[in-house]
Amino acid sequence: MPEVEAVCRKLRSEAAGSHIDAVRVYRCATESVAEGAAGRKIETIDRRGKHILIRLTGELTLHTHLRMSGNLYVIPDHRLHSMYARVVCELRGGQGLVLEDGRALARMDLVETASIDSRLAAELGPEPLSKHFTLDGFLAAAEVSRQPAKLFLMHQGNVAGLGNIYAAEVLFRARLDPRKPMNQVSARKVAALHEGIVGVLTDAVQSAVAAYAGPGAFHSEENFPVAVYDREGEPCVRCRRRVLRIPQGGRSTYFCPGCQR
DNA sequence: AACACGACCTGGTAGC
DNA sequence: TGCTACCAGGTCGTGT
Repeated sequence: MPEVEAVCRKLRSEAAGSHIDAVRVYRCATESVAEGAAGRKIETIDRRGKHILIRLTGELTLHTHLRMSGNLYVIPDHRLHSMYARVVCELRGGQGLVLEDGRALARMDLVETASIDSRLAAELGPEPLSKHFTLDGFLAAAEVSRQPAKLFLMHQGNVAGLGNIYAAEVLFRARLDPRKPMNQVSARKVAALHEGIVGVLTDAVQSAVAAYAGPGAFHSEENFPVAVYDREGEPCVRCRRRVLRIPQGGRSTYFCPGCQR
């Protein structure tokens, strides 16, 4: 989500208000995206969880998800896109709005604004950095879930926008064992998780925006400092025990068995 | 209902 | 060197 937020902020400054004159679809979208989006104007850019919502005239939305490896950005000349461009929107003035993904897992589709908004409202939990993400609501969801804490955090219906890296970092900040069933986690720890989510994402958005939006910073190294993610075997920064990697839900979870209980 | 697992894709890297 | 196997920031569909 922090990366998606950074993408959205940059797009708002570079693409909002632009007219889409033509669209070329190579992969990751159907031709109907091209037919339906061409000729419309980009009004605003919204984000919900990890979903990017490009609002077009006519109550239509270009619903975009970057998945693992996608990127979405404006280039000065729509003809000069990389070989991994999957969708290119030719903007009036000659720029290009490019959905790029070497792995071709990203998705873009054109939908009615009301329908995507209601769908996402039903599927996604609260925005973690908004007033809708309350401790009471989070406690209530935690009480009734038997899922391991890590999977609970990853589930977009509980809170929108946490991915594998940030879920691990949140658990580390809250000193919680990722395997612990949520309904067995004390209220104090659930509160620590809530605080950890807000803290990690606030910091990560700041890092992502700095890395992504800075002048000429197309691959800045100013990344969010991770304590456990991808640090298997390294000493824990808090207690010096070795960081473990375990499979959960088909992916890797990193945590410290010494101080995450 | 809740969970596990493969599929979707390509590229990088560790290991033989 | 060259091959194979496995891993990767996410989500969805299918099967148990």
